[in-house]
Amino acid sequence: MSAPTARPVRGTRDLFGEVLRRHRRVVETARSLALRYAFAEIETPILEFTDLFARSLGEGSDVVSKEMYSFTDRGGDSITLRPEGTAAVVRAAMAGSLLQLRPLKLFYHGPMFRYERPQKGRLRQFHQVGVEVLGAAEPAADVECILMGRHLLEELGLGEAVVLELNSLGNLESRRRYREVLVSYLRRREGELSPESRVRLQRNPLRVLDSKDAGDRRVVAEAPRLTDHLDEESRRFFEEVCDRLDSLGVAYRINPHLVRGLDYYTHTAFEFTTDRLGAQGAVLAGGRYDGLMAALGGPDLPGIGWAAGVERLAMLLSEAPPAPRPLAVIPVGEEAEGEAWRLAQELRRAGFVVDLAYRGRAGQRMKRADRLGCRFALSLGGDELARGTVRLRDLDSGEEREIARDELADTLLGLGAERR
RNA sequence: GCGGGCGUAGCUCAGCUGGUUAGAGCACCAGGUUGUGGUCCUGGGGGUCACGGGUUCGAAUCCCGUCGCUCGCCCCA
Repeated sequence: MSAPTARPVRGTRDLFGEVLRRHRRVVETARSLALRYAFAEIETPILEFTDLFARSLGEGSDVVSKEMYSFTDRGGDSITLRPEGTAAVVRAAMAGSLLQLRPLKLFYHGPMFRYERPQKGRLRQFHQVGVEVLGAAEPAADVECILMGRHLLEELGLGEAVVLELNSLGNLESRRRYREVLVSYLRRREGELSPESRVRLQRNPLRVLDSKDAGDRRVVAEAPRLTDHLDEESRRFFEEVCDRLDSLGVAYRINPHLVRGLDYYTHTAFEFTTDRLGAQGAVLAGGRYDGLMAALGGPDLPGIGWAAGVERLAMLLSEAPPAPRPLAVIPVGEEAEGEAWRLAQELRRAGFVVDLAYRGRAGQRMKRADRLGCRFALSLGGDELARGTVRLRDLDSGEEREIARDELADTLLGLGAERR
């Protein structure tokens, strides 16, 4: 158990059984929803050049400076296991001819990697589902993204478990101006800030706004407000997002301290949070990033999107999807073995879920069927072979009856036997 | 990177003011029942008590270190 080869890498885990089914439920629900919103699915490689993330997330960000799984490959390139999805999706859109049709609406899912201390709802290999809308400058795109996020959480039965927080960072110009005002204010009161926030002041001043430190909060409470520094365009943009959400009946709370630290984030920032996951409150979060594509050397096109943590959502599901309940085919005696296999194949071709044990007496196989959670057992021995029938046993009720082979499939369908 | 809690069977745990061969329940395997599961009965396999060191006549038990898990800080989904 403690031998290194018998245990998974810290912060990773094997997905199986109930945990995997919860995981699948989240991903499948998100995919099906994205398709309903006419988003196209994209899968990008897990490996990217390190430079992609250094440029998109910023050299000074925690993720880039200390959380990436980076290595030099045999050809001498610096490669990184992706820590998030947006940069890769934007890169892919730029690299292909995807951006001819705008706006481009994309859905993705997959594993992400960050070298952090594992915690409840936080793993080193974790999974995200996400969407990006590229090439749309209209507030309508922000609204559709938020609507989709809300819709996904509702489909997962989590509508009551989350609240939506919303803010606007304004356009690039407003944001830059506000940043200067904020920095000069914080500098004056630097002595009152926590050591962490003094570091933030250098690297990422906006992040001081959402510090949890009590002393920081006092300073922040009197800080100049971002909303007071939005220019006319930015204000109108935010108003339109809010108005449309209101008219669609989407509840939200404006949180002026909800920020994104990176330079290319603009306008809308939002987060769906829960109080049911301990320290990890954010389950689905995103925002507008009008400066990103240009920062990556592509055309200067706007973008907006969100990502959701699959593990976090999976943990919040009130119940796990049930495992399939197979049919057990049970030969009685050696002479029925061949016919049992033919029957099993016939049923599998018809779509039924069928288990056939490799060995054991009828009783042992019946026990296996029970342990596997089978709903029905189909047994056949010399008598049934002679009559062209099988014995159909309902393992929940214990009732057993004899059915003609040519009526079997219809009977099973009528009883609701599971098909895949 | 920093701090707290916890490591005894596959799982959940008892044993821990040091004292014969380390236990229970569940799970697993076999038999009772060689044409039928669940219940019941009988038997069985499973443990370097996380690892290393120390104290002691004697350590699962006390002390130290290491590793692992977990929760929080930071950061984020």
